[in-house]
Parts: sequence; structure tokens; C-alpha cells
Amino acid sequence: MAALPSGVLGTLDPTSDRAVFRQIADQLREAIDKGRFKEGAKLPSEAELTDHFGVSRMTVRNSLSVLQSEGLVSSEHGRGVFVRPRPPVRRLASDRFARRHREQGKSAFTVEAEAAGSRPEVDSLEVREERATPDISARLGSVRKVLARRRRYLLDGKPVETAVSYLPLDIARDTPIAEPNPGPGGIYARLEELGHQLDHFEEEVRARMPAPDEVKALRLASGVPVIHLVRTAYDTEGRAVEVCDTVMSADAYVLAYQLPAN
Amino acid sequence: MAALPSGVLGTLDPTSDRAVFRQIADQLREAIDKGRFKEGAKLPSEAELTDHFGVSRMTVRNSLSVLQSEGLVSSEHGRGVFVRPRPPVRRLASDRFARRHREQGKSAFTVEAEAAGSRPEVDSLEVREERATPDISARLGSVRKVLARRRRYLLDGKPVETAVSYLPLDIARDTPIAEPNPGPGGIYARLEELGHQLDHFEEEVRARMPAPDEVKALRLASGVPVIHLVRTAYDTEGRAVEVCDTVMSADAYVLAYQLPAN
DNA sequence: CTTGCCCACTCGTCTATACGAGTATGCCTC
DNA sequence: GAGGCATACTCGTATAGACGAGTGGGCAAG
Repeated sequence: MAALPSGVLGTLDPTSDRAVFRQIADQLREAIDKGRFKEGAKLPSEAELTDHFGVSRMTVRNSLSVLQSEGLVSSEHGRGVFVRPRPPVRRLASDRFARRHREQGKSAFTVEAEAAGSRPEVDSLEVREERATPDISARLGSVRKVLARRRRYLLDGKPVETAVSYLPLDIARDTPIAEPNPGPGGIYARLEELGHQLDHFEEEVRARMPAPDEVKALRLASGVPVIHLVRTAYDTEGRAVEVCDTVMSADAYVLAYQLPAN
Repeated sequence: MAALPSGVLGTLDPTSDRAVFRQIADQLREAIDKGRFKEGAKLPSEAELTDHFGVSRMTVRNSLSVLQSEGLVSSEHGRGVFVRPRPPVRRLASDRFARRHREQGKSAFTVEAEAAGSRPEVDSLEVREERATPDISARLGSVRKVLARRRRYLLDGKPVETAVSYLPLDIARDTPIAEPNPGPGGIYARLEELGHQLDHFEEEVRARMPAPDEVKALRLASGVPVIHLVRTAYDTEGRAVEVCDTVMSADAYVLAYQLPAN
């Protein structure tokens, strides 16, 4: 068993009221914050920490679980515990739905990802007709049946976002929108061709911890929240023509918005 | 020891590959989702779960810690484990910085909270001059020294948000902005009086798990992420006149934005 | 009736141990 | 050299027990 690099970690204060596992977590957190363990670096193994601090393994594991739920580290079975690297962040600009971004052939996601040097992918594409949930129905203006378009977005093989678009069936049925691939410019371009000139979008942003199925779909590490975004698109007649419900890995996104001062 | 209400929880599947503590967590989660345990309700005690499932206490605790890190339940020392109630959510509207909201005497936070029937409070007010961090400096356009205004917002005694405003010292020094109470309409009203007519705001939204000091300041339950919002205010000459860095309890907020379609 | 204490119940912390399972390395065999 | 296997090291799961500390209700003393 290799000894710990000296000076990286201190000792416990037995007179402190603070629980031992918290003291250990504090020391590891500080070491990470100060760069003594860099991004992606391996922390000392549980056995090494057990020896160094003279505590039982469960206490050490408790400390590590604290850091894990803070999103600072993640453990890999058989390999060790590592300082979680920050993935490249995707910035959603406030003009991302401007019409000029729709005029080109590819989808916004693809264009932007390639510009950033990433390999974009879309999978789990599924288009079907459904009964609207009460929430979706309310947002679309008391629509009963909707077309639901589900898909998952990946960058360089890593899932970053799932999205479901809901459109009133009377608008979308038997149009290219009901096709898996709606064609250049995406469904917004198709909506405008169908006479629904888009006026503006409303977005609602929430953050929360993921449900188990979201952990799976986005391959989320523990301690990573999700951003839950619900966007409603309105045409120039004031009608809600689409609701898009998206769940994003919070560590892969930053959302940018512009607000008027008057 | 009271027996568990029959039918609320099932039994384990010993043939399953799924770890026992996960199976228990799954059952509890399902019971909560289906409303068999309502908001604020007390879950069976660790001892009861230990008996019911015939496993050791640590295994039960492990299950509960899963639910806790999902934000579903929170434990109270000496009392039990409870289904976490969803606090009333504060909605930040997309027009929240419209000039008309500034014309009145009180701060936006106060007005809005009272309209919603809550008791607003602001504390930890602290105003001082500081060296700008590289990030703040970049956002303000290579400003070296700034005026920092720190404060914490509470609703009905519960902290919901901390905020720090940074203003270039050459704008804010020796003005009402440097006073703890900047007067009616807040610092934005003062900026306009000083000749900095506001043009627009840019906001960046991130979500992440809170650092320990944020847990303390916002009294966050475990499993509750924070929304990290950085807003930059620009005047009509294109100059960045303020950066506001705010951290919000994610379970108390939903942010609303409006995006143009062109 | 009120006060104060005791006690039962609750979760929090910690130890010690055992075995399982994934990973990586190096050696041995072919 | 290539392949496969043994092995050591890693984290994952689970048990059993002990004591501490916060909460709340009931009982006894005043």
C-alpha cells in the first residue's frame, strides 16, 4: 500500500464537534478546491484514507459519499474515486431561435455542435399521437390530442439532453412534422410553411435532481442536477403551436437570455 | 413497534440482480410517487423498515440516503424521515426588469412577495469596495475595482436567494448606490438618475449542487440543487454597468423568459 | 394544574468484518 | 509476440453491534 503524498491531507481534530466523516470530507474538498487534486485525478483509495485517518472504512465511504452528492467526485467500480472533470459546456444563446438560424439545411443542434468541434447525434427518435396531459393541454390551449416527438441529443457519444415536442394534432397530422425527419430547418420551419408564422417563444426554467429514468437516459453521475426547460412557441395569431419539454444535464449547459429594460 | 400499514410496501425479490437497498428505495419512491405517502407525511422508521424487509439497519439507511439525495425525502433527527413538501415557488417573470416595475417606491422583491401573500425580508446587507475577480472584471469591461453589494432574501423567514451586485467604482462611488439602502426603485433607478439609461440585461443560468457555505446560507435540504444566475446590465451606450451574481434555492424558483422568433 | 423529569423512540455516528464484483497488471504459456 | 490466467487492488453490498443525541409524551412530584 502506497503511503499518501505527505502534506496533501492533514489530521483529524478529536476535540471538534464536527463528525469525523465530515472532517475528512472537508479536507478532501479543500484539497480539491485548492487544486492539490486536479480534475480527473484519482483520490487516495478507501484503504489509504482508512489508514491515514485511522478510521473504519465505512466512515471513509461516508465522507466520499458526501463529496459525491456534492458533485465533486465520482467513483468507478474497480478503479477508484476521481475528481469529476467538468465537461465542455454547451451555451444556449438568447437568439438561438432567430429565424436566420432556421434558413439553413441542418438542425440548430447539428450546426452548433459542429461549429464547436463536437460530433452531434440524435437518437431514440419516436413520433406518435397521444392524449395530452392536463399540463400540456393547458399550455396548448385546451387541446385534447397531440403529436409527440421524442428524441435524445448526444455530443461525442455523451447524452446531454432529452426533449419531447407536443403539437396540436389539427396542426401537425399528416404533415412533414409527423415524419421522423421533418426536413431542413426542423419543425419550426415546417410550422411557418403551414402558415403558422412564429412570433415568440416562452421558456420556463427549473432545476432539480433527476428521476432514476433520467439518470439512465442522460447517464448522469450522482450529484448532477438537471435543468428542466419547458418552451412554448406562439404564432403571430397568439396561438400556442408547440410545447417542447426538455431535460438537460446541468453540467453540460449554460442558458443565456436577454431581457429588455422597459 | 407499530406494524407497517399493510399493502403500502411489498417484499424484496431475492433473485433480482438489483441491490437490496435499491429495491427498498424503489418501493419507497413508488409509494411516494403514487401518493401512498403524502407530502409532509412521515415514512416508516428505520426500525420498522428493518423489520419489514428483514435487513440490517445500515441497508435501510442506505436506501433512505438514496431518496434523500434525490430530494424526495428529508430526515429530521429524533423525529423521523418525511416526504419533502414542495415549497411555494417564486416565478421570475420575463418582464421583471421592465421600467414600469421600478417607478414605485419599494423594491421589486418586496412588491412581488407581498402581492403573493408572503412576508419578504432582506438581511446580511453589506456594501464594500473590492478588487474585481477576473470574471467580474471581464464582464464589466476590464474594471479593476468594484462596489460590491451583498444581501440575502427571505420569504416568510425562509432564505431563498443570495445576491451580490458588482458595479464599477467610477460609477457607484459616493452615490446613493454605495448606501445600504439605495432608495426607491433600487440601484437600477439610481443608475438611470446618474445618466446610465438602461438598455437591456443579459442573464446566464446554470444549475449545480450547492457548496457547503451555500447550504448554510440558504438552509438547503440535501438533494436540493441551486440555480446560479449571473445578470449583466447594459446602458444605452453599450456599457456594462452592473453584474449581479445570484444563487437561488432551486426548489423555490421557476424562471420565465421570452425569446423572439426572429 | 403545572412543572420537571424520565423514558421510549427516532435518527446520527462509528467500528469491525465479510464477501462480491470490476479493473489492471504482470507473468506464464503457447 | 499473443493470448490467457492469476492476482492484487479497487469499490459495492450487507451484517451486527454500540453509543450518542434530539424529540416528545407520559408520569410523578410539587
